[in-house]
Amino acid sequence: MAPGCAEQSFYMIKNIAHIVVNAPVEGAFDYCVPEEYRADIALGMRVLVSFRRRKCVGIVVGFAEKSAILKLNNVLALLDEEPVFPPLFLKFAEIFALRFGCSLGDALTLFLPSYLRAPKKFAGPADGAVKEAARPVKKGVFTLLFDHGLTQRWDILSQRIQETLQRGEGVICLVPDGSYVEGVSLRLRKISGEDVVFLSQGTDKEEFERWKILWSGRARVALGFISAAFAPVKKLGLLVVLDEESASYKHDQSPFYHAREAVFLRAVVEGADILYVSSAPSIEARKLVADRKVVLTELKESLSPVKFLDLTNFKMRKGTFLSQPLRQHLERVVKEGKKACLYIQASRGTESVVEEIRSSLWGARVLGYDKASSGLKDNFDILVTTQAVFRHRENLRFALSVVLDIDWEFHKADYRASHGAFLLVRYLRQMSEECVLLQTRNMAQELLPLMAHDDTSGFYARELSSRKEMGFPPYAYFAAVVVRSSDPQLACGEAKLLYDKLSSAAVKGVEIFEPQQDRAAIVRGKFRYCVMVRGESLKSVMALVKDTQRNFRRKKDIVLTVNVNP
DNA sequence: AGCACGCCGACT
DNA sequence: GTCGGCGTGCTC
Repeated sequence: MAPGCAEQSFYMIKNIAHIVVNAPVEGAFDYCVPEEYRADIALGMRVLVSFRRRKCVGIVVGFAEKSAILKLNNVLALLDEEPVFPPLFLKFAEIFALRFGCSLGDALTLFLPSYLRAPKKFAGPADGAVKEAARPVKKGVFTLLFDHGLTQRWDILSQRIQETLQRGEGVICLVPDGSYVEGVSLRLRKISGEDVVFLSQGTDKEEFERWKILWSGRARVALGFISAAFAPVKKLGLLVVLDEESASYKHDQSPFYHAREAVFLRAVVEGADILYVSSAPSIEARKLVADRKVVLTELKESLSPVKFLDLTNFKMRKGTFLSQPLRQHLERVVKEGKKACLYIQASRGTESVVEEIRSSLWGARVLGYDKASSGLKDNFDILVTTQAVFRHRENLRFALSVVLDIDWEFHKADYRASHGAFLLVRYLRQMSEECVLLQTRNMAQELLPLMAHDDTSGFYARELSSRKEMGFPPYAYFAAVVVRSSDPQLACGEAKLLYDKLSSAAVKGVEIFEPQQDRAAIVRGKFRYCVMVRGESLKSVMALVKDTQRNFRRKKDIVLTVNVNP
């Protein structure tokens, strides 16, 4: 039943194959293996089968001599000359599916490059392919590398990567987004002296060609985004997750996995090491440290100081934001021919802020830079910017950075708001040579001094206990069920209906929250209402949500989307 | 997931 | 009678 050892399958009687397909159904289906295929069919191989009268790709996960099912379909064709999945990947898929509440077939399909999800033939090893010998699975070393500046991480990374390659093992490096690719790719190339395969790019065919290079063992250093957690690197020795705290590591569709966890599961199965690298580790990663699943290595380095601009007693003219002390700071920096960064929340928009500074500081070159901006040149004195500035975190430096409204960061209706503020301040400190100024009207905010005094352990201890107390992740699981429609009344009504359904189906340990407008209440003319489900175990949350989703019939102008751990 | 099946109320 | 919306269950 369960995927067995590779050598076992040679002696197995392969009359019947247990096959999983890309459908949200538990369990494998039995198919009859025609005589002509019995010598070649193997575990982890893709085959063509007929499933509910349609031809689709199936993956062989076991064999049997006979089946309890009377009427069996035949395996229609073998799609791979050699199994796409090594035995360890089958094991990985099993625990992945269990952890993220998807079927084994869904997991295995997810692991494939999109080209091979269609019933395309796969020739198997090209010339020069390396045959992977079975090797004992050791216990990997899992490390959270918590660096303060950005300068030392590559020393450690370089050493660990070289050690891994010298042992004859492969490396996968995950990065959050495209802004990392060029720099990291160059560094990996230099460190390894080998070809680096960047997976997440190009057409399905191109992606498949690069995937094949790793699969066949012709290269052993892989680079990619979240899905690189499934890169077919042979003899995997090390998984690197750069800036582990990034939200991009969360998959926003089913299966709702997180790269941090996917990597963890894979490393356990394959006996690989992990290096989570971060300057502002997620609370989840710190919990892994607290639970002794991951070892913390802290690279202390002095960061530029944090100062506060207390606006408590300032009254600003309506519609303006530039306080007198802030004006003076900016003026000084410009006069000295240095650069300043003014961080604003993206929702405010850079334009009006740029205008006000321009009219207030004569002759200063003020530039707006946000998500939509492309290319950043050096031609400014003051950069008015948002999250988008962190695309340049490694290269761009300011004398002074200012957070226009740090209070706003804390007041966001999101349990991760404090971590977001912490991260923001740390990133800006890395980019600023003299200091980071935080404007606040709330000096009583307890987390501010922790940030200023570099009490990172204090911050994490506080956050962990507060999340535990409030029943927030990683101590509980959330699912957001979002109803969207172009008619606000309809969306609201359906959300109420959904709430009633969820409530009536709720079990012990699961809590349903009254429908509310989604945080993004209107997107592209669609009104969104959200029902939150909270549970002590992921399993209970998933079960309830899946059930409801199935029972929620499609209506016109109503779209239901689910996000687990949003 | 997608689709067939079957149940029940509405209506030419 | 039969049309159609909707819950249920199955797919080897």
